[in-house]
Amino acid sequence: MKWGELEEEPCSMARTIGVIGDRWTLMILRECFLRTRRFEGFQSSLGITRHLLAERLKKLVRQGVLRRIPYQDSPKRHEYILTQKGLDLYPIMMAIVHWGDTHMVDARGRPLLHQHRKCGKDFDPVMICSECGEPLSAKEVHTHPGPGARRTPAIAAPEKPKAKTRRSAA
Amino acid sequence: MKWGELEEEPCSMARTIGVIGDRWTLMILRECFLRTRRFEGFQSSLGITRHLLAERLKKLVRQGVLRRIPYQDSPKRHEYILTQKGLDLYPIMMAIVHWGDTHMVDARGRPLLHQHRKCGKDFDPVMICSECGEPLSAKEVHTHPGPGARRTPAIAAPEKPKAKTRRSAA
DNA sequence: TGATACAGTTCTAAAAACGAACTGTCAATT
DNA sequence: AATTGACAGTTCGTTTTTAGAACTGTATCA
Repeated sequence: MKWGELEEEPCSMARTIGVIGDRWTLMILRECFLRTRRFEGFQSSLGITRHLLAERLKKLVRQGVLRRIPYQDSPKRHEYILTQKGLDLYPIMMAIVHWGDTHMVDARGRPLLHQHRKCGKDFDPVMICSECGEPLSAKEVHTHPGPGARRTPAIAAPEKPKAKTRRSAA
Repeated sequence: MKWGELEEEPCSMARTIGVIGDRWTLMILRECFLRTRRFEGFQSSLGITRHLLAERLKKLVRQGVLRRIPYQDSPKRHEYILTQKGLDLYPIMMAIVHWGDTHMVDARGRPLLHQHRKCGKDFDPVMICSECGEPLSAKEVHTHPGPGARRTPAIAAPEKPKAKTRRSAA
């Protein structure tokens, strides 16, 4: 499996990772959600090399996650703003931040709080089941192949022909 | 900003990305949630090089995301299972898969469906506010510095002392 | 005139990933 | 007894990516 092919894998996770699954892309996206729009803005707040930044922005535009919009004419200048497809990445970002808040903070506590405008309170994101509204956890979920499946959802998973599981289950 | 330093950034997103923010790590984690536990299992279903796999697994263990547990003695063999910290990554995984299901599927539809054992139905994950229970979207959220903040949540913003770096000096 | 802001591009060195082969233990075959 | 195969890595030479720094080019400001 090469990275260029990731987008075509029959796995929504692999495809998504093909788009946003590298460190800088994720950091760039974080900046987008913090309202950064311009090349210099990304560059100076992230410290990313200009070369990579240009490349990543291009890719994100190609993928329809960002839109490149002119904001002045004289020297042509553009800003990068999230499309709806990009905005839809929000749950991913929030989930990442929340895991960091839970498992990676130092003694000082979380660096950033999130306030929900609607209810006015600082909140944590909670993931629930769309059908019954209960919070989700890995163990309560069973996966099964959907219409776009190929063999396993996975990549290859070669069949073990006989599986004589060594010296047994004790 | 070098990658080794990412974990110390005053930003939960950067820290999390330092742990799980590369393509193979994410794919390995996906396998974990699909119940893969052993080296060969990861290797053959992902097609990752053995070298990288070994490295990533070690890192995940160091970070407390996986635990390495012996399952036989003769030749020492271990399996890798998710710790609670690892299981807590579930919302991230689900968010990623869901975005892929929404924006990256081909005509055949989604490769994998998720059934909630509790209610028995195939579901989508929905992210809500822990305080009021309403679904979240980027625009309804306001961020502000928390106790662990440093200036911006952001990274560094290198000091430009006077910077006559460019085209002159000639 | 000269400096600065902005958005890139180009180039070389360093780091990471790939690919394939190799090591070593043990179980089951031949 | 020797061979094969499963399993879990490690080693090493090659290719690909990234880092880091400088350069290009337009236009405004002082």
